[in-house]
Amino acid sequence: MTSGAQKNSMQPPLGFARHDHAACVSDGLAAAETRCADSSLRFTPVRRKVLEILLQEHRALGAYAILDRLREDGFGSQPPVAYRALDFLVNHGFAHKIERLNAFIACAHPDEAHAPSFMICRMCDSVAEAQSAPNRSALSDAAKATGFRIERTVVEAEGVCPSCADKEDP
Amino acid sequence: MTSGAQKNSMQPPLGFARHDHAACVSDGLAAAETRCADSSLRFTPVRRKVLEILLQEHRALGAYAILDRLREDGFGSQPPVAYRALDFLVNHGFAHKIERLNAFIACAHPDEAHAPSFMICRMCDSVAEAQSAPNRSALSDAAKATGFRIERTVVEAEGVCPSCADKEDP
DNA sequence: GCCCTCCATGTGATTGTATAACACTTCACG
DNA sequence: CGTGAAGTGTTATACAATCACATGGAGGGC
Repeated sequence: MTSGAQKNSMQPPLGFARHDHAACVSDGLAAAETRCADSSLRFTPVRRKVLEILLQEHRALGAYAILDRLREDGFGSQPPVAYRALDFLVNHGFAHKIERLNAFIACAHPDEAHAPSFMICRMCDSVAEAQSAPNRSALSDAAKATGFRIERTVVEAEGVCPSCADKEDP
Repeated sequence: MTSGAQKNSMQPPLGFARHDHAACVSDGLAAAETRCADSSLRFTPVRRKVLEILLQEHRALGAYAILDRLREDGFGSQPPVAYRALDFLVNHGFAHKIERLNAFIACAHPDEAHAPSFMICRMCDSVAEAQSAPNRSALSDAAKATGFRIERTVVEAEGVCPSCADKEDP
């Protein structure tokens, strides 16, 4: 695999809804730039480039797909280069890791603090991010009961996105 | 890594609470046996052995740790052998995959149909399974709004289990 | 300004996770 | 029986993640 294409290379690479995509990239980069300046974080070229790639693609990308793009743009092409940039972006909330896919996606709400949850289409691998309400759920009750201290919760729903549902059932 | 040990080889390999462990194994195997017979599924030696391993260990095991055990018992020792058995067990609800750890664990409630959620200790990697209430959450609202059809939801909470919390804060 | 330290990047090597592809066997069933 | 579907075994390879070490630049203390 030389390009970042996965099984969904022919699919619309969007969230689920159409939107003005060009703005995503510039807005996302601008937001990151601003917040890094405010928090004295270093928004270096590699980090910027990786975020740009994620914003452009607008779906979950594996680390090696990202790495291919970095190579094309003259950055280092060894895994740690990508992983370090991704660690930075994830730790500071500019991107998220999709555990189900072992892949990464740009955050859709770069500013607001949030505990995201995701909807992943099993047909085209597109991903949409939803704000996850603070969970007063069976889980937090169980945690309280057993004495487990929850620090972070991953919520990933797998299913079929609207556009793939149309295709399979015409 | 030749044994199945991960970084938690010295930890109590239990859920979080003490319990009569011997019963887990036999009960789990019996339940699987029964349900496979009822549903005309083939509970073959490899599948049985993998479930037995998971029940014995009673914590999340990586596919290659399982593979090591299979080899010791004279089964095929190539990755697909383990992955196929695990696919079977996961698809039919006898085991679950912990996405956060890329590992597998025997189901704690082999009979009841359920949408499980997990609590994962980041210090000792022990895992407890909780029954997750049918989610009337922000997520299902978002799904309804965008037309996404949810088929399965992964919920994994990361944090610190009671016994590790004791250790870090004496 | 100069040095020093910290942080980030680049690189090679290695380990862990997962699947593709193909050959062979076994089982259910007509 | 004979046939087809499902299961198993094996080779090879792709993808994910980390370790260890070398280099280089940005900033802070002096």
